[in-house]
Parts: sequence; C-alpha cells; structure tokens
Amino acid sequence: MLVMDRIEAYGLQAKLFRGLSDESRLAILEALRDGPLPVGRIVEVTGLSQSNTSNHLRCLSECGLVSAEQQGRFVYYRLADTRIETLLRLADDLLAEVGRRIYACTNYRGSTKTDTRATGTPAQRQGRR
Amino acid sequence: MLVMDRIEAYGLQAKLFRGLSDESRLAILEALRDGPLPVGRIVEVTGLSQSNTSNHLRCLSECGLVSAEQQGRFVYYRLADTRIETLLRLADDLLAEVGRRIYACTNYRGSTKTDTRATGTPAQRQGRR
DNA sequence: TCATCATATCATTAAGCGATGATACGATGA
DNA sequence: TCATCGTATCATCGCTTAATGATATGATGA
Repeated sequence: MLVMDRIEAYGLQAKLFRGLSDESRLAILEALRDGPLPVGRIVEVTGLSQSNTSNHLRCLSECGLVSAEQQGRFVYYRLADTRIETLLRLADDLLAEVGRRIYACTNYRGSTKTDTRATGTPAQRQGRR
Repeated sequence: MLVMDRIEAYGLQAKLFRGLSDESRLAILEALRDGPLPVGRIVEVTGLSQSNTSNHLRCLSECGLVSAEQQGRFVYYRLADTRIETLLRLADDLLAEVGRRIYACTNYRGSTKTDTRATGTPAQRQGRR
C-alpha cells in the first residue's frame, strides 16, 4: 500500500507532534505532571507571561492534551491522558541517544534561539523579582 | 524544583517533536518502516518532489532520526532507531482517543490546509502520470 | 453594585519554516 | 571523457505562528 494513499492520516499525527514541539508548551505539560494547577501557578512555575500561558493552554486544551476545571475563580488544568506522560518519557529515552545530534541540528532554530519570552532568560527574570 | 530551571532542556524535546510535526516527514518515516529505501523510491512512494524529499531527509538525518548509506549511485535511508517506530505507534494510540479533538483543533493550519505540494493532492498527481 | 482578582481574547508584529525551481555535485557506464 | 542518472544544495517566496500588550470577561467578596 502506498503511503501516499494515507498521507492525510499524518495530518493528525503532525498536529499532535506540533502541539508538543514548543518549549513553552512542554514546560507547561511538565509543570502539570505532578498534578493539576491553576493558571497563575503555571505562570509562576514556567515564567511565561499570563497571556502567553493562556494562549498555550487554549491550544493544549483544544487539542485534548490537557483538560480544565473551574474551581471558584481559579481554573485548574491537568494532563488529559496518562499516555502523554508516556510519550514524553519515551522522547526522553530517545533523546538520551540522539540528543546530541538533535542539538547540533540547525534546521529548527526554536531551541537555540535566545529566549525571547519577556526580557532575558527565565532565570534572569526570576532573579530580578 | 522549578520547571523554569530546566526550561532549556525542552529545547531538545521540542526539536525532536518538531521533526515529527510535518506530514511529509511522517510520510517519509512511514515509508522507511518496512526497511531502507533509496531517495528515488521515497519520492515515488510519498509523492513529494525530489528536492523537497532531499531537504526533509537532510533534516531527519541531521537530527539522527534516519541514517544514510551510499550504495553505488543510490543513497539508502533507514530509520536510525527502533524507538522512533515505538514513538509513532504510541502517538497512534493516543490519537485513537484524542484524535477527534486534535482534528478539530484549529491552532495549527498545517494539516487542514489544502495540499500545496506540487499541484493537487498526491493521489491526483499519481493518477496523472 | 463596585472593586479586584484570575483568566481569556484579540490584533499586531516579527520570525520561523516548508515548498519550489534552478543548479551543482558525484557516481556510473558507454 | 562524456552523457546521464541519482541526489544534494541554495535562494526565494509566502504562509504559519509564537509572543506581546491592551482589553474584555467572569467570579468573588466588601
């Protein structure tokens, strides 16, 4: 069977991986590994701006990667499926082997860029408070 | 430990997932599941253009997802690690559950777009030959 | 009701990145 | 050596999309 005939199917996989292909979203998912958190807490932990965090959460939520639950004026987010963790761990395993090469891969500037969130690195911002 | 302190680490994961977040590259990886193939064969199977295929192969190769081996004037590509297959299968599992939502997710136009490779869909192009 | 807090939305901007077409490279056989 | 085949490279273009700042929405308590 020609792969071509099923190329449409890759759209979904591509979307899933695209959702996971952003440092900020990965940081959010990681933050949620230990359990549900309200948005404000996610903002603190990740160092992302409030609107940026909210945008990413909407993205993750619409894609079914996280789920939301309102409690009072807080909205708690949690990982929607345990397999998301599994996927992330498997990626870690793979990275243990090919990580060095991926690091050297210049096709995607995403991870090599100087951090553009707010000003300076998250660590720097943390120090400034 | 604040996730923030390790945010740099997500760069690698992000890159890995970004490498997997493209329909064309997924099609190429799928094509290589059954064993090594020369570039020309990949071009046929996926319906991608030659230069486009070559570009993606370079990307995948530099990131360590596929490996290349020259044989005569052909260059055979293969999956570099079995865990790549595992990762793709796990993604399939996850998609079985959240696939519908991801399909409805409009944050990424990538997979919903009308196919812009060459003219028309790959299937249409195949029929034209 | 009003002020405030927590979160969401939106327009804008700048950069990322995939596809293409032309061209270069390198191996092979005549 | 020359023509050809298989593959790689490169510049260019247009769409995609992450981040920001301002603003809106909605819940809560005084």
